[in-house]
Amino acid sequence: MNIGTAATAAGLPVKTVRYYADIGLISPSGRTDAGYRDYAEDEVSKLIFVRRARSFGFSIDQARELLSLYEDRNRSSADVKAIAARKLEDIDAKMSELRALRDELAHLVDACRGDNRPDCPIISGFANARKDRPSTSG
Amino acid sequence: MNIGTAATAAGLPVKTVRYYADIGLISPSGRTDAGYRDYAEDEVSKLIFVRRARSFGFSIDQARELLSLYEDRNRSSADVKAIAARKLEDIDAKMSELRALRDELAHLVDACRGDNRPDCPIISGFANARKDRPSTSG
DNA sequence: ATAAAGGTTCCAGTAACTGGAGAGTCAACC
DNA sequence: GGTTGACTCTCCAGTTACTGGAACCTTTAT
Repeated sequence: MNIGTAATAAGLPVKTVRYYADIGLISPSGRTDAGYRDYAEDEVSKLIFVRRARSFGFSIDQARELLSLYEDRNRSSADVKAIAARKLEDIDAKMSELRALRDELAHLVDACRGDNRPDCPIISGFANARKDRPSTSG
Repeated sequence: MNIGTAATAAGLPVKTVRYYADIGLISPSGRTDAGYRDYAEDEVSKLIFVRRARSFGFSIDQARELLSLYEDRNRSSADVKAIAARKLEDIDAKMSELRALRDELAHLVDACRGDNRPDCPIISGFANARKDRPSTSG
């Protein structure tokens, strides 16, 4: 399929898909006679996966590492399992951070009456914000 | 408190905190005689909040909008509530995307035996990846 | 007094896109 | 078969959000 179709299917801008091909992250399986990039279903799945990973702050290099699980199907599965497990921890950490962010905002929405009364107690939502480690997962 | 203390408390690099001050996202309440930035607890809370927001792909401008809820305590709370509610939807969407990503990886970890058997069924994890909307929340 | 640690500004570089020019390709319609 | 319009190509410049480093100043500990 053409890049536009693949991009739409993956929920990414065409520009980004082309960029991912340029940097060798996800390359189309082939080209048409006219030189159009030709994407397979498989690659669309990878694009979706990368979009998700990226949208949670995983770097391109981390995404590449995650994708390598997919690519290097010949590496030992113990190896795969170890890498994936490590990433899972990263994701779980992100999960609880996201929940914290959500709670802060939910508190805000909840605490504000929605009428025109000013001085909405947002500050307490912030004040309750716990300090967590940054996601310097490498 | 000094920038280093604030940065550590917020889980951000000093450079980033300085950058946030430069672009007027979160400015320190004052300066010492020597010209050192002086941060209050309040600002550390904001830094934490922004760190979280950023780590989930919210742009600086979106973070600014979220912070404005905090800053503009005099705006009508109906207004505040509307903005926050919209952001909450964004976060909920991110939440389910993150869960999807997690599930894909968990499936992988689970399905791989952890022994040296190659050809770990990662592909199915990817193939199951559902297409979702990108987070073009604006 | 002096060294180490941490602060300042400024400027250049990086990561990951993003927009636009200029040109070729494809599907549809007259 | 010609034309229109949407889509694609490459290349290159610009943007966002940092990030590293130089050159210099301040604070703290010895």
